[in-house]
Amino acid sequence: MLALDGSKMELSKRDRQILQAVVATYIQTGEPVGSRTVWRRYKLPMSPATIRNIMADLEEMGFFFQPHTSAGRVPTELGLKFYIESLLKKKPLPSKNKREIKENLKELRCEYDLEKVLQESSKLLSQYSKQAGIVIAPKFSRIVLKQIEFVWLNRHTVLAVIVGSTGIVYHRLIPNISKISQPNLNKFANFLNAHFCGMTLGEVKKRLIEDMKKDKAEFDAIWHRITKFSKRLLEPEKEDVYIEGTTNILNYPEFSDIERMKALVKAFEEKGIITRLLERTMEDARVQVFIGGEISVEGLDKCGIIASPYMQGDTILGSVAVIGPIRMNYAKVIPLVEYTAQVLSELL
Amino acid sequence: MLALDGSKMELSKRDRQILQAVVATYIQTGEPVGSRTVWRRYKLPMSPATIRNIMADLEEMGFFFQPHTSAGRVPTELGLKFYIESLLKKKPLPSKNKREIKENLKELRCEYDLEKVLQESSKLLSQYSKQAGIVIAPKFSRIVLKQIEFVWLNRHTVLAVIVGSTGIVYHRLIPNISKISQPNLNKFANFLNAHFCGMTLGEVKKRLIEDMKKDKAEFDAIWHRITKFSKRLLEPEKEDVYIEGTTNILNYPEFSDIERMKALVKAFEEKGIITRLLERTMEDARVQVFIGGEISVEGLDKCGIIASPYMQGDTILGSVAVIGPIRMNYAKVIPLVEYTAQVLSELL
DNA sequence: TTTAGCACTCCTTTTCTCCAAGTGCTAAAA
DNA sequence: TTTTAGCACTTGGAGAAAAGGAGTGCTAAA
Repeated sequence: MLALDGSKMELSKRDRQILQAVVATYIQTGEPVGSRTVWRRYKLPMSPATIRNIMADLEEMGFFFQPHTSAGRVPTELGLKFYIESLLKKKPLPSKNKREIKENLKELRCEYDLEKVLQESSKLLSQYSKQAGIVIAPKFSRIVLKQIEFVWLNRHTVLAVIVGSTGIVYHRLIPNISKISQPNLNKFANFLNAHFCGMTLGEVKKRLIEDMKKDKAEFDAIWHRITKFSKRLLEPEKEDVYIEGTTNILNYPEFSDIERMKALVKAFEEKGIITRLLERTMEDARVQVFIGGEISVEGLDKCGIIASPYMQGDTILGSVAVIGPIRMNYAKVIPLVEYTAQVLSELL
Repeated sequence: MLALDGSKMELSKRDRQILQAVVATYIQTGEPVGSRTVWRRYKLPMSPATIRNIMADLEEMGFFFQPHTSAGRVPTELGLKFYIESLLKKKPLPSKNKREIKENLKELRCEYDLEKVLQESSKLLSQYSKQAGIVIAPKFSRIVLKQIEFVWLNRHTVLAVIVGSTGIVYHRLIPNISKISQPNLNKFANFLNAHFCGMTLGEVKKRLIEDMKKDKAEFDAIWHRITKFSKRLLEPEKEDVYIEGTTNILNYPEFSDIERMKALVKAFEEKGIITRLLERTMEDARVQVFIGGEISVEGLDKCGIIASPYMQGDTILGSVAVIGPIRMNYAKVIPLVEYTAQVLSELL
């Protein structure tokens, strides 16, 4: 974790002004920023020499670093973090964009599966941010059960259909099950629907196993056989993740190095990496920003991530995010991610 | 299409020998091949000068081209195609690999959804070929109907579950449906199961609409309301495609050019491109090879594709493929693709 | 018809030079 | 004491020039 608080106090108004100017310029240009440039762009009431001195001080404090002696300054991760947390003036998302996002998602929500909505969300995120948009589908165990049905497919296999209250539908094939009559299966389905509807699938799994242990008497041989497959039934499969617009990032010059580009593409190809990465953001119901080394994923070390969970009521279901170069336009993208998460939450 | 037949006749045995040697060397090294190199590697019973002359002839015929006057020769697409079709000695897949593929897929087939099998197939293809493995999921309309069920989710929405004979499961949310009682829905499901089981979903769709027109009398008001949603029910959604190992290709030096790499990654990101591309291969039940310009997809113009459909009985369901650099090891990869398609067909 | 020899071509790599941007330091000004 | 102007110095990058090497095509001899 980057320790900000210590240094924050020591910064004078002018220091912050220069920090702000340098970081903002760097975000725009992607190149080391010199004192003269800052002086010209911001028409600050001091000479380049003064700015140079301040920059040297800020470098000492760890906010900047110099690629080489005679180059301008590049903000360090600490510098960027401080900028994002203390100096950033967010630009609210234009209401035109807000409208587009809302209408787009609302329509899909009414017409189709939740999956379409999530996919479209990631597309919209990538389009508006011109970077990569990511949506993590609701975690299986956090889905609230709405309905469950069983169908025999053949002598050995039962198909279970689990419907979540968000409209998400899962199916599970349960093979090698000894014969249970369809009426009994229906009874079991009714039992589950009656007792567990409204709970999360995680709870259902736990409770189901507990209940069966407790009320052994009540559950006859048939129910017993069913336990075996209850576990399988509620086994989470791979978490789904929708990623769109990865190629947008490739256009930024910081990835025009072949090796770095390869590493980036690799990171995106293995979706598990992304899922695990965003799992972290699902603890806290606010927008979160990770940059560079904090991400600790090879290939993404020159990237920034803006992520926000989306919820159903009070429980966090999944997460939306934008990944871009570390010098992305946080002022614009943070509100975008925030709003998208909000709309998604409203639709659930 | 590349016209091979004309030139094929004119080639002497020695010409073919040189063609073979140059192409094989190029496939290994990826670099222009000179006369001396060929002479050394293959210990041919003639001098480099003779080889040079033959190479010049072959260049005239369009099999080679020279990046510049003082470089070796690179096979043209025509040259490669000729090599693949007439000179290639396929290396059968080692039986160890065969066993691994078969067992791996068989196990998943028994345990899980078809989707897992398809995904694993593409993983295996990519692993063994060290290139990108692709599997196109069965086309919705070609799936043979096994069973269909309906469940009311709420006042307005019906969930339809369609099970194909391959074990593939689809679900469709059908919104904005006027109230039909569950028993009537069940009647409808029974009707569908009784009449259409064993047909492909494409046929089912056609027949269903025809039948309803013909036997208007039989179908009362309820059935009529159902027609509306039958269409929606049998609407194919986006075709699924599994792509694995795209980053493998990036390691080949021919893609170390930044722009080319970007184009390649872009082509892979948009899965629709790949699907459309492989649709072509689903006409003919044999392994097919496309190279370079034939592919006519931006970004894939330096690539080769080896594709083979997989079938259920006599009908082609989908397609498996490997995409790699145009100079890939066709002798090894063709048998790999062939075998994977075969195993997949056996499992269906 | 084949082969050895050789001049020639053109790409690639390395080296060198030059230039611009930017710094840190020093001394003068406010 | 703080700020500013001036200046020498550093460094990476662009571009030119040079060196090196792989391979060709042609010619003349075998």
